[in-house]
Amino acid sequence: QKEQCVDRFAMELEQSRNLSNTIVHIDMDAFYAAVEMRDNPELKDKPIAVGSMSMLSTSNYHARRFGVRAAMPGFIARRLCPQLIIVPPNFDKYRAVSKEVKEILADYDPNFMAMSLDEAYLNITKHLEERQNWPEDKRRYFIKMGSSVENDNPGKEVNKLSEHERSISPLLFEESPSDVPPPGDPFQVNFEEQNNPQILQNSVVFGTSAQEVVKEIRFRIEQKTTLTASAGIAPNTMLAKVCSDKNKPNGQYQILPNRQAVMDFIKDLPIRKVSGIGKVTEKMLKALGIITCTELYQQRALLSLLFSETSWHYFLHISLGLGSTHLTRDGERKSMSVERTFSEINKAEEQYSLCQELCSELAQDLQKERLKKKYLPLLRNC
DNA sequence: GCGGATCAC
DNA sequence: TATGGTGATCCGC
Repeated sequence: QKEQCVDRFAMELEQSRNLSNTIVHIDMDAFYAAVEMRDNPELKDKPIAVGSMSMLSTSNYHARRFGVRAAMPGFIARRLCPQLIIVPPNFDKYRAVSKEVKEILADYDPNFMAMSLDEAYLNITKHLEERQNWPEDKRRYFIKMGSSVENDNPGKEVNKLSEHERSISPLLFEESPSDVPPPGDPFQVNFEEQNNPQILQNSVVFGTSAQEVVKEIRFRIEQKTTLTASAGIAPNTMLAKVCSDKNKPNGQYQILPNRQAVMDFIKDLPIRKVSGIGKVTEKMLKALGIITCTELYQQRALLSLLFSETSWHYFLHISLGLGSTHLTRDGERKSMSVERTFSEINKAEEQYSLCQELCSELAQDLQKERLKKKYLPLLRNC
């Protein structure tokens, strides 16, 4: 009886499958580490991580080869990679760069949803519609060449991209097999000479497909910030997020908006890749012999008996490749907190005063929020 | 309604 | 020497 209930629900979900939206997940590559490397050439080809001896926020790809990962204590990372350079975080700078990226994203979806300084979801469905009858010039971008390392060769040719520029913008030359431009929608690079024959103005025209839109976004991000991003394109947020991981770093991947493409992608996908399935859930499901989405679907009846309704509904969504098709404006903050990890030995007396510290910090934060609410709207009118 | 657990970043 | 901090949600009590 329960089994029938589950299968009926699965059928209803299948009926309501919505493939009409194009959702994009943008993810900056090794964001904090990339910013630090950009601004300090000393770090360029060294393994680095951003954080402290107690906790790392992120590492560059060089360091990842040693097993150095985000959320790893710095002193452990140092054991894995003694040459590792640990850079203290500059959050103000990351916020500023993030703002630059967000200005670009807003052009494609003014309602985009930022998940953090380096990640965001976009619904580009509307943009795609409007873009279909855009003239080429509206999709043309001029290429700013890397101001390069001090040019020790003044006679260097200017009419082609140097190796340096290639490496700065591999996006322009990439040919990922999963990333075939649709016919009649070729990706073209134009090299145009201006009045001054010495100065060349190079431009790129992006097509009208979703892939081309996302290439354009990534191109503009790289031109503006000298940082690369990866992206996923899919009919819902759950899939888009998994996709953005597929060709990382500096790549993109699309699941085409048809049921078969979604199912093919989902088939062998380890459930742990899905946002919302963490370490604990992975372990519980593994104990039931469930690793992939296919297995998750096959065990739906069992799961409906072992888990809460919200949980098995969620599992069923995942196993069918379903997810949010619209981005909900994130509303007001619902809570505010302050916490700190204390060193191990603390006298009760000391702990008490630390708690008092935290309380007053929290009180200050709450006060700040209240001031923001009261006076910010007034400032906007000035 | 509260606190613990889980999760994401 | 040394394993973070913030916000959200779900669940059992």
